[in-house]
Amino acid sequence: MMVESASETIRSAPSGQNGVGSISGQADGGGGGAGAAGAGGGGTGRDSAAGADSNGEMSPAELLHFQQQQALQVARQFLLQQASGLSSPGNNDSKQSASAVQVPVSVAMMSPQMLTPQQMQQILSPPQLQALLQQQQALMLQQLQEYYKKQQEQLHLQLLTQQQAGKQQPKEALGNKQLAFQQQLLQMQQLQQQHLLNLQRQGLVSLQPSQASGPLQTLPQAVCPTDLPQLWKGEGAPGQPAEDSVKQEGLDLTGSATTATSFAAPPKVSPPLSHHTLPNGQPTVLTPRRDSSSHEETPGSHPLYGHGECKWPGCETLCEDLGQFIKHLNTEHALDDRSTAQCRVQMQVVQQLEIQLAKESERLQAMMAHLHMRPSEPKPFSQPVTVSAADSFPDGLVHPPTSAAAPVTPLRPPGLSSASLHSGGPARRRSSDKFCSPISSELAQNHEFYKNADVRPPFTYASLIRQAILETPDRQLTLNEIYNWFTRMFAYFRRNTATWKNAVRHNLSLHKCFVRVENVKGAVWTVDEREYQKRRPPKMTGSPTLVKNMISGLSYGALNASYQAALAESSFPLLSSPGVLNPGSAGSLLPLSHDEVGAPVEPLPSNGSSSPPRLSPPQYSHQVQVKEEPAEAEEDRRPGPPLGPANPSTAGPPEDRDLEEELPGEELS
DNA sequence: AGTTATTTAAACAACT
DNA sequence: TAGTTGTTTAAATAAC
Repeated sequence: MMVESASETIRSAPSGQNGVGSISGQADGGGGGAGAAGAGGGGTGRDSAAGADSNGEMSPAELLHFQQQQALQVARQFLLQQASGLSSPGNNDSKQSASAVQVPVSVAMMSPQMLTPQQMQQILSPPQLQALLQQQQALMLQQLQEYYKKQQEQLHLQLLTQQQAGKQQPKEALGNKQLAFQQQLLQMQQLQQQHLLNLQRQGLVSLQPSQASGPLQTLPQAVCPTDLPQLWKGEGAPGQPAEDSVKQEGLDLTGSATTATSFAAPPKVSPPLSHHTLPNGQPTVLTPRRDSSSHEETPGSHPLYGHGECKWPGCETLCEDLGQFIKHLNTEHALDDRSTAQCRVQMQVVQQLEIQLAKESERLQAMMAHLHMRPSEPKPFSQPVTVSAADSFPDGLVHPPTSAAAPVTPLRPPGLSSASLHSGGPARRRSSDKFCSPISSELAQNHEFYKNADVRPPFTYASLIRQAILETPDRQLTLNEIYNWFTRMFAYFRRNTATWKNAVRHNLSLHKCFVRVENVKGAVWTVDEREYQKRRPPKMTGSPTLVKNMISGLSYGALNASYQAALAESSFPLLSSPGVLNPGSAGSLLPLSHDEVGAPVEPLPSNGSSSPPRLSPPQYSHQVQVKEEPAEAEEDRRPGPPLGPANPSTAGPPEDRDLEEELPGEELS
């Protein structure tokens, strides 16, 4: 609050655009992510909010590129975390810096020529990146787990066969075999580790950017390998005695060799955990905890503990609470052969993923190269910026956690979200508004997503305000309540607080559809549905092109589900909003009845009617009514006053609203 | 190219 | 006086 006001006041001084730009940038920085400041660019852009908006300015290809890059970056990050147990990006404020650090990396990874200023800005938007990371990580985790299981099975089979063989053979032979196997594995792992660590350093360790260049050298061999086991261990048993015993160096390579033996043999391998300090002197041990915890759940939680169960690969043991889990960890996943082996497996998994990542990366490059060569290409993703963008990248990038739609690729934001995301700027594209996405249903479906992801919703302020109002039983909200709704429903509005409130007020005043009703207590805002529908541009729901695009997008496989969902959504009514609107109340607040709604929805080109933005005083009859009843308004809510008072009982209304939105004509007409 | 809808910024007035 | 709420105006954009 304070910040906002401050920023606003500050801005007041300069009226020029330039001034605005820079200033706003500051504001943003203050409010949400420092990085954003990118301001520089002129244009609406302005930063923060701009971040999202900028999307609209990107070409499909650019967007694709950006998104993919982000995905890759996130994936790398994830791999790092998996490998080391460290989670770099923190959700917490304190961690913000960490996330910010990552940004540069991603940027660096992208070829400059491919980036537009807007992209850069977006990339630099910490909140968004953070959100992306979070989501991506969650999804990646799922994938990883699945993959891990497979890998683990394979590995176990191998080990079993070896062991069996070993029974018949002299131990030594077995040892050798295993050793060879392990060594091989280790070699690969080592390489991988180094690579990962390098990445980690680059991205996570802001302190030594320079190291990026020659990380391999800087990294002590021993360190790499050891990290994993140690970390795992460390996590499992935080202050364990084991630490003391350590012999770090042994761990890795040699350790691995020894461990190999250890497989069959008893635990001798108690490695480690020591503080393996990274060259940077980073307290890896500590960081991992905080970070991991942050990215997974609440601070107090454990990275390997989530949803009441142990997330140790292949474990899934249910634990009542953290304490129990810790016990479980210490007992079941102590530093022993099995755990060590599992760590190795995990490393292998990571490696596999890394390889896959490389492939995907390559593919991306090819795609980008192709697209950049001829951006105009309608083929791949039909021209539609929106759709194309959406499908183009693995939406995996940012997907709402909630949506579980797509089985294949966990990721995917619901159709809408995808739309929103890609559109990026969201609001700016009313497309969202008109085009197939009924806000209510979208919100319902992606509620959690928007709530947690710092992604700007693809809805216009007007539609959001309306939604906020309609979601209440009374269908009326005070300005402050509207603010609260925004912040409650959208993470984006929690962070980018500087300007949107002004926008909300502006919209309330600007659009005739928002009617201010005087109350004893103050004033509340209601929605004049008729007006709202009037101003709405014709929907494109049925647009063949749109459908076409979407379909084309489907080909991308991963997205299928989401798109289908989106399509489905657009085609039938959802009852998304839990809102408790009652018809009665609706009546009171929204003078228009269903009929009204139904008809107008589509039409109204906006000719004259809407154009005159503002008739201040006298409004239309119904509006007037509303306005005139200051006291009534209040009463309306509860009791059920004259007009159409509300009877909360009826649950239909909200739905009506939704329906109206979604299917303009159908329901009523 | 012109229009419309949105968003953002900002100035101001009226209240609290 | 400072902050909030509302109104307006203006500029920049994107979509039509």
